[in-house]
Amino acid sequence: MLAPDRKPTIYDIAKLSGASPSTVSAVLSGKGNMRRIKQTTVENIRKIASEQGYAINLQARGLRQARSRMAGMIIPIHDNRFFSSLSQSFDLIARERGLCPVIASTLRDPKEEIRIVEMLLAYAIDSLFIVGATDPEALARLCRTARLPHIFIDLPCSHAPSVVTNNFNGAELLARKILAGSRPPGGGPRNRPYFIGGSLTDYATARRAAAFRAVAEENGGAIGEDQIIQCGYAPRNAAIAIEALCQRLGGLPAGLFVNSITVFEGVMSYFVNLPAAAFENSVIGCFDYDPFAAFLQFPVTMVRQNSNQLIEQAYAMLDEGSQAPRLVEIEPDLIAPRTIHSNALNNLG
Amino acid sequence: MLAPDRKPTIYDIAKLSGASPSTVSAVLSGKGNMRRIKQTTVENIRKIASEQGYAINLQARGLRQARSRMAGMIIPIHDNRFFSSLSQSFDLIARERGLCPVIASTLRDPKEEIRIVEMLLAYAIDSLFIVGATDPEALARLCRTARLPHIFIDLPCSHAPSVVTNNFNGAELLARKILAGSRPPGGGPRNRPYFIGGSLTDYATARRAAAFRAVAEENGGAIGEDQIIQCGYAPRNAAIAIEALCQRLGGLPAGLFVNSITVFEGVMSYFVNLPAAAFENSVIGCFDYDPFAAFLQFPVTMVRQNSNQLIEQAYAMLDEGSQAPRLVEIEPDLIAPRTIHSNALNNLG
DNA sequence: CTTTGATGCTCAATCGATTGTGCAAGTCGG
DNA sequence: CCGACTTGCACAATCGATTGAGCATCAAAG
Repeated sequence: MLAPDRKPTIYDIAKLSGASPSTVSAVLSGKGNMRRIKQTTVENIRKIASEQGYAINLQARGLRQARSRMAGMIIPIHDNRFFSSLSQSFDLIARERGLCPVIASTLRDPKEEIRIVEMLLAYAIDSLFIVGATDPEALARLCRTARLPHIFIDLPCSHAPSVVTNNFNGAELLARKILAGSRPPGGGPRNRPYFIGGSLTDYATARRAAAFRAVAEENGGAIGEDQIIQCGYAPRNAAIAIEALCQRLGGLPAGLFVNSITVFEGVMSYFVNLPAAAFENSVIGCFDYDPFAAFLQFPVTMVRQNSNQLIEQAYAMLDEGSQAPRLVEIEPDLIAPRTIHSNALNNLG
Repeated sequence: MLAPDRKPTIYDIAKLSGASPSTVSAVLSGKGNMRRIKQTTVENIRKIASEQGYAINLQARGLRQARSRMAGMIIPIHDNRFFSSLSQSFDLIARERGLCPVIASTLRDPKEEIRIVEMLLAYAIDSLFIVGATDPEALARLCRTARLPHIFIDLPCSHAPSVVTNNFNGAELLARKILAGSRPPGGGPRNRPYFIGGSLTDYATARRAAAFRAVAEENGGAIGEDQIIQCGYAPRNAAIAIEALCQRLGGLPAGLFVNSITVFEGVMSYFVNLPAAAFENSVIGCFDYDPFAAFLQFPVTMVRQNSNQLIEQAYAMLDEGSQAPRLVEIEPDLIAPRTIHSNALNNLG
């Protein structure tokens, strides 16, 4: 019998079956045919392996093969609807392919990003998806010198394959919804649309703001600098910014384009102090999705990024095998509001 | 020079520095003192290693040491506020400890649970957190025979260390809020509180329902079987169940204890069709948290599980090193509603 | 009877680190 | 000057699988 406290290896199975370790290895890794192992030998080895509860040591295999069958992904944070939904798709597809998913969060810290990628490299991961990188170039360099296939997601890198949401198109659709519902231009500043959240140095925010500006201009009148409020993503700062805006305008603007769900959370924490009537002449939209944000006391049109398609596309690009820079954009979905208010309107229509 | 397309190993560094591989290994893994390596040798090796861009091969180290420095966790799904928040804490603490976090989702499929744990075992993970297991006993058996330290989270196992939310206490607090605000017992069935969602065969649901029942009974009158509606967790089924209930009662019940955020989502999809007045005599609470659910048109008291404490406790239990069965309960937090309605009331108070 | 080719396996090197053991050189006390 | 330590390192086995090469055996072809 085996030492009772040690996991069986191919050597143990070899001894028990009378075959050599290389035969056992070939059988248990499914290469029986390639190595012309007799069917009865295969069955015998399989039987003994399963009796002994044999399980392969993937570190040993990985060492020999100089790969690990692990697929890596780094994301800014887990605790976020969009990113966790990317994680879900990434995880499922990885395991479908027999890979072990490894996801780590960077908290948007460039140094931490590098450290994490270095750790994943040390484990010899086979591929890396980089979501929402803060320093894409540095990461791309790291992966390139390690010959690690990598795809950027959500935030592109000009030196590697990238797949991102079509922020421009999504924002254009959302802006049109907002502009269509709000009062015509002219009159005071309250009659103008505002864009709130993020920073124009962010890729996604810049694209969305560009679309917002384009739609506003095609609807009459240029956009003033004050109409794009870059207050970052923190709910607290967003709350301060929206309060300042409403104070200045003497009420809500005719249209409000909220740039992310966390910004919207901050906006809401100010809105709860307003009377219901305050929202009557405002159209609000958010470039992000939360099922409950669709249940508020006023209608909110939302944009939902297609996380599953983003990941599927990224895997497809991995399969193509080229690390040539290119950018694929995935269309997001516009989610209609479904508050009582909106339903009432729909019933009238 | 080295072959340009191969990562340097300790053998390369050994050759370049004139030292032996074992010395290089000792230096680069920080064991220079234990092995009495001269300071100048240490510095020389460090310099050469960094010049050559040496990075350790963790699969090789793991093979030799029969461990991987990877920490595993399985969760039902990534795309969920509670679980992704557990992931966040798990990830950060793992990396603080120099471990590589590996998180995989099971979709609550018992077979998949087993397969995933077997995969993680094959990678020789050092520890495993098992969140929301569907078949705790089977998983515990698997881990025990592999001598893998493991902790159950959220859903306990009677044969292993477990850390769960104090569902009873949390539900008791929430039920009291609901019962305190609703009309006194007696009168029609609309005057009674209802519990909706989940299934009593679930550990958490059973504990919460028990607390609900206890509070209801201490507030007068026993609870009828129809007051605990086990409709599972799917929003769709919850929507059907709440509609049936409201039809039967001729309106909303005086108190509604919603057992999870997905159930609440289903409930909301029915509620949006009701006039605002429908909620006036109802007190609603939910055992789960979503920031936007707190912004609805009626006040909702929520319970938020303390995900960070759950994970910290689990790591602490790992450190203790014992696999003796025990159950630690973490108190959840009651989150006060913050709708316009509630603020208005607060302003009056 | 010899050659050829398939069949069915075994041998041994290898992946890159870790670690128990051993050994030379230098120091120190007596 | 001798033994006993200490210092500073090198040797070689080892972890568990993979894989190129090679070696019998046997049947069929010539």
